Amino acid sequence: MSFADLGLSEKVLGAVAAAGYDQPTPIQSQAIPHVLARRDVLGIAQTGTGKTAAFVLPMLTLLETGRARARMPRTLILEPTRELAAQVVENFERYGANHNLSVALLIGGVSFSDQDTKIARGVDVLIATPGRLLDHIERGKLLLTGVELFVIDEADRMLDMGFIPDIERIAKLVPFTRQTLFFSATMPPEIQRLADTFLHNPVRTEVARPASAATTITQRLVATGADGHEKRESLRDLIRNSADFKNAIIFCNRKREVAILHKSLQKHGFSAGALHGDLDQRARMAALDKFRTGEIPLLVASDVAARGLDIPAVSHVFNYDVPHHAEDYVHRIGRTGRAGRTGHAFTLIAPGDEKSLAAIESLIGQSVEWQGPSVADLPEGESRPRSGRGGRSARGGRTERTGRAERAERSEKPGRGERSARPRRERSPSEGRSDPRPPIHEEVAEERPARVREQPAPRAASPAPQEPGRRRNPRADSSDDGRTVVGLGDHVPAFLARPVRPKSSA
DNA sequence: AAAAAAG
Repeated sequence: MSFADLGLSEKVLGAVAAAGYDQPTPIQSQAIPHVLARRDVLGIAQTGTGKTAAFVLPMLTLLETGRARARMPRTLILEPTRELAAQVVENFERYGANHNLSVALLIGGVSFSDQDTKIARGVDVLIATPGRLLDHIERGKLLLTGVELFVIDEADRMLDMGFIPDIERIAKLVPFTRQTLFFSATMPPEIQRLADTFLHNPVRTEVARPASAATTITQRLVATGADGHEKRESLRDLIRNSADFKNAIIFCNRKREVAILHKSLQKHGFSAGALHGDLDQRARMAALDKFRTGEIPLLVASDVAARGLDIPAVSHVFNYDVPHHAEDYVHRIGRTGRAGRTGHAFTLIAPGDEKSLAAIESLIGQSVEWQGPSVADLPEGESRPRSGRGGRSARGGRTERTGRAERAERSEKPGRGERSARPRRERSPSEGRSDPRPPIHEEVAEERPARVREQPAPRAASPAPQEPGRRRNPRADSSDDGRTVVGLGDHVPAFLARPVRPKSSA
């Protein structure tokens, strides 16, 4: 199966090939012909399965006929967050390179008038977050009566974020006769109800998660005190002592905590960026960009970064806070270990986190190993947040808490002192990187179709080894590591495929 | 309990 078999136009096929892809992912091969046949589609797919290209590519083909009218976009795509919306624009730019379509991005936090100027001229594709879209509509600057195709992406996340009433309002403004594509990672009853009202006789496509999705994410728990100083110290130790460290996203539960931790890390000489919803849009984009390009190896973030973002494969995820909702844990750690690569996820567990931890272990259907002693194993008094144990805090010191397992793991590594300057060094690819993998900016990104193989592979092997997608300049790389990644390579941990046990709500 | 999205 190749893209050429799906009925896409020459222009689209050209752009896809130029981007370095020839093999569609399952969701792409399933959905694209139906979209082209003007059917409604209900797509159940996680991010990273190639979902975005599954609607972008056929939309480009369909849009080749017809023309946009002023203030009446021809197609509308709704996304839950600004960053996701911006990513879809990037997809249109990449695959629409041979087209002359006008694409507008309507998100909050940026100039209203620039957006207005653009839609006044008429756009083929409107990509929006609900709030700003409704803002334009209420001001009478935008009509949805010309929308031929309507995409609702990440529906379950829209639900989580309370966008459903907005989505329903918007859907009423779009002609009944439009074509609708509806994507969601999960189908809770509320989402099913929504799908039933929005879709007309839809084709249902559900991507089978790769059977071979052996978990490539190493998950570990690390006991720490509840006190902020102590947690930050534990985190710094973790970063310094992480094996195979290249870059990391550090998740906090609160925006305030993101800011505090970000400052603290910088004070301690780490090169870090911050990302949360209270930062202005420019700062958000800048932080994400610097992290993507590898300019900054650490990104401290709220859950705005937990799902769907097209962030290059990261070697580590650190949960500075245990997420409130167990599903967030799965999304967070899913930022690493992508495309069959190895990833590491560490979660700091402080006294009081036991309940959240239990919920996570119940959701993923496995218990997570401790690195070092568990909170419960700590000697009396040590688990108290303010018990004054200087142990771990003492620089370079080692205490009971730095237990056997951890000690064993560390014994083969350079001492702490030697690595303490590591954060600054991460930026130089030539320094201390014996890692054979390509530089960060060439790491795999999600939401992309399978990549064309660069070098003629031996004819013998049945499915040609697919290299994970690269951000830019596919030709630059000749070091094929031989890893087989079929389709758009996003790794889905095996536990995701298992049904969730309904117990443990308590 | 929190974050996100409209300002």
